[in-house]
Amino acid sequence: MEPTRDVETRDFIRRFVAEDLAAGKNECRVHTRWPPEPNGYIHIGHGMSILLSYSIAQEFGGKFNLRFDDTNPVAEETEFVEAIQRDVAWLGANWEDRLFFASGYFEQLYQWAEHLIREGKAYVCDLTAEQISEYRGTAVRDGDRMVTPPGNDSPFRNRSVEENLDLFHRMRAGEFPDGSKTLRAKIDMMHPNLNMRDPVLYRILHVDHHRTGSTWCIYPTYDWTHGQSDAIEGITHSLCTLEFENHRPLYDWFLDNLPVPHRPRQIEFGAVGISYTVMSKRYLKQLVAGHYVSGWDDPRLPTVAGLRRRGVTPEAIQAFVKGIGVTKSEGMIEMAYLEHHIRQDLNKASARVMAVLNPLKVVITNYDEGTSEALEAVNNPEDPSAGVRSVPFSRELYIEREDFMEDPPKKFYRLSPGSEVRLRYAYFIRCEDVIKDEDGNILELHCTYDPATRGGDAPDGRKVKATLHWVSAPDALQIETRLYDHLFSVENPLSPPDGKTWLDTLNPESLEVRSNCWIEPSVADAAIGSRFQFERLGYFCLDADSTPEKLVFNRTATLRDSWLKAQQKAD
RNA sequence: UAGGGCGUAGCCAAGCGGCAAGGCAGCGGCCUUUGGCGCCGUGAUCGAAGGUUCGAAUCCUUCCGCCCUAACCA
Repeated sequence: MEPTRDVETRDFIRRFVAEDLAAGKNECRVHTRWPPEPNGYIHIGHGMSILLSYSIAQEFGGKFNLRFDDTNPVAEETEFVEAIQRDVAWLGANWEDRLFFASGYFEQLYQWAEHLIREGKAYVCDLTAEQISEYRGTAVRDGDRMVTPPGNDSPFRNRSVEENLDLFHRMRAGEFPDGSKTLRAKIDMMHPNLNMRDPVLYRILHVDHHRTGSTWCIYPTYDWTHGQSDAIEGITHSLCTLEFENHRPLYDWFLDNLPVPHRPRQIEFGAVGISYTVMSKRYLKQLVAGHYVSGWDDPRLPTVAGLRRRGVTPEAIQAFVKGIGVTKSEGMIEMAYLEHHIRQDLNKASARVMAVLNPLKVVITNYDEGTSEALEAVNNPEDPSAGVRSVPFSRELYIEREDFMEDPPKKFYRLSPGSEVRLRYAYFIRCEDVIKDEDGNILELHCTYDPATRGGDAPDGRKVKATLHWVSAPDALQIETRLYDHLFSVENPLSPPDGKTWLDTLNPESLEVRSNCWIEPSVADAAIGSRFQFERLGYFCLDADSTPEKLVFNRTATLRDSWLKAQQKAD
């Protein structure tokens, strides 16, 4: 393969890859991978690394693997293996036929462990987890400061090759109970990097694995598995987040001391968070397990499944990720930045439709009772090819309650007593009368329309300041809408205000369900997952909870609302 | 404490010794049959202090702040 030219080297990783290519490394191949542990659903932070590894492979004409890092059977499940594949594919990363499992390399890893033992570079250790920690020189608290004692060799460090081989075989054979022995690399107990102080390679776990069943009772650790898996698959650039930077010397040590078929390179980048949400599996798990949300795919969650259900497109996520860039600094992206890319994509791609979420009845008193007509509406002003549709109009309509004010402030140019507005694609109407109940609550509006303004233009050239969306009451479908807001009420829930926990910062108004909403009939047969822009309101997506009798829409994002903003400023 | 990493406008981010890109947010305006979209305008001397240099965000020194690791998790 020729080194790829003209690739945009817009970040330090692409620069490294380009340099490696220019230097003729890896037979001029580029091959990346994404290595999830199947112990939960993936979130948009994972999405960033998936898309980073995948797009680099794409740009350099290389390949991309999906490999499950399934070395800890205690936490891993097939359900997650399936969910992760679904989510990675949906995001747009294509591993073609290269779906792998680290568990598929268990036998090879075992052979390489024996190799290390024979070389005198690994030994079976009988220390307990706690003792290993002590011998390693784990930092201890001394008053208000931490002290790091030096490391000490394990008393089992100098067992003979024969004894180690024998014990290791018997570990595999199941002769020893969980936790009683480990296989450790013999590196350097004085090494400044604690990862190099004789790391554990194998631990005993009499637990069934979701793929290998009861074949094994010893399982390799992450460090012992990762680089070798990369080597087996011919991975050239192994991208991971910054917390693994400390592990790179160990990653390299294994590759240097084993007869591996290939030499991959690990490169670390900074992961970013998003404001008003949490992004670690641990916290997401708690939210799901504690029923703070409806499940892994709750539309308020930053999980890929949640974003998908909410109506976010993969294209929006791809643009978002590309927009953030890649660096070694770990930042906090504002949720507004994600929302911007969601709107940007949906604005171009989604069909417009009219729906009323907080209905106020309007009677057009000079429109003939019992008649109706079909008006033509544009499906997407951003995309002429989306065509037009017809929308029924009749004597009784619903408009948004927020679009009428009896006693309007200065810059309110929607409907008010005596004022004239345009109903989108329909007519100009004027409010003649406000009908109230005994308590003064507004029940309905009586308006007149101007037949000459059909379609929304006045032949006499008179202007109107506002255009309102509406639906025809007898024709509209009643729907449920689910209006979402930030899951948390603070930017960073993980550093909550004094005396509060992160769960205390959950936003009690993150979900508002409205059951009395109305929508034009054109959406009656829309497929689950269809996305629309409800004119003047926001982007909505047809939820899987919908039935033919009752459609349910999730609000993906609101439209920007400068009137709302101006009002909030006035308050 | 040890080892590693980061520090350019509210957020993200270019820049790699020669007058500090861009995007998001904010603000002001234009346009408008979505108070949407689009368009125009608007902000920083680069964590701090020293030093090298004709010239430093970019090189050196010291300091400060934040993050990660110190599991037989990944």
